[in-house]
Amino acid sequence: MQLTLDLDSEVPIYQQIRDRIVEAIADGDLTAGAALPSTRQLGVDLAINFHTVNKAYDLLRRQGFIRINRKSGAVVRRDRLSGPPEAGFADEWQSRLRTLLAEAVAQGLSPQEVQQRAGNVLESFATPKGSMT
Amino acid sequence: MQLTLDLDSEVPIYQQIRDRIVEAIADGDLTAGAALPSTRQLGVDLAINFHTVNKAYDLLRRQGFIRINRKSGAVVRRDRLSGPPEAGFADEWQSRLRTLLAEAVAQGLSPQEVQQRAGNVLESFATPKGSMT
DNA sequence: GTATCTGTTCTATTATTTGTATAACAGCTA
DNA sequence: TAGCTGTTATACAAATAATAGAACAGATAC
Repeated sequence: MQLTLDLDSEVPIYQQIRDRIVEAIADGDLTAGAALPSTRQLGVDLAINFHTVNKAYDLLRRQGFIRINRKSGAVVRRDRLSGPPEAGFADEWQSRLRTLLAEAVAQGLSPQEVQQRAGNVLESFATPKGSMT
Repeated sequence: MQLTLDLDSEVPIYQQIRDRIVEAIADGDLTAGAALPSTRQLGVDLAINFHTVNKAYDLLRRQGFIRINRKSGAVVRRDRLSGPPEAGFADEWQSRLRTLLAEAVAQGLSPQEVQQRAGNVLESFATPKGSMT
């Protein structure tokens, strides 16, 4: 959990934390059952208030990425590829995908270029950690 | 310019306007040189304040999608596929793409499924308006 | 048991963002 | 001239973001 933040970004801190953890799950750096740092500990590490971390964790919980027990703390709920997505997730997600891809096409990137970039990103997710020799 | 808004959405109104217009450009519904409605007129049509429309237009202008003259009003700056993107756009965009794709993969969608959906969206952009028979 | 760490909840404050509102000015056009 | 336009300024209410302090209860380590 290195997790670098950009305090000057327009993106809220709790959203950045949420995004980095989601990416870590997709990358395979965080697998099912992996424990996240406590909110207070991560707050100290990132030099931010633990309430902000708590907000990020609560968001991840509501979106189905982690489970939070008073006992074991925050734990990654499900490994990638090992179950169907949350109900109603796909539609809302594809709507956001459409907006994001439209932005690139409207800026002048060719659909081929966009598809290439998406493929590269997905490949980086599918590739296990230390498997490039 | 039908442009449907969801006033109950978490997404700010000015952001929704911006997103719909960007999608219209990618779809080919708005081509280079096309004039957008005046801020006051669109405000009336959408039953919102014209300052909110102005904020959306100003955002589109700063992001390079439109030009605004006191004379001709808001005009689409560049058609899709007809020029290089704004400087520094690709990097920041790919970062957001990575976050969005990670979300789908972490939710359990297979990379193949994700790539398929991205391909479908891009295909809908590449396909001219009334070309499905 | 005691101490510590944890998640959880509550209240509070400050700053920023969002959306609306009114007004005024300047330029273009019918 | 009258009307529409973009632009700018100010103001306000509501919501959001981030911080802060305090307290409670359950789990864990000594």
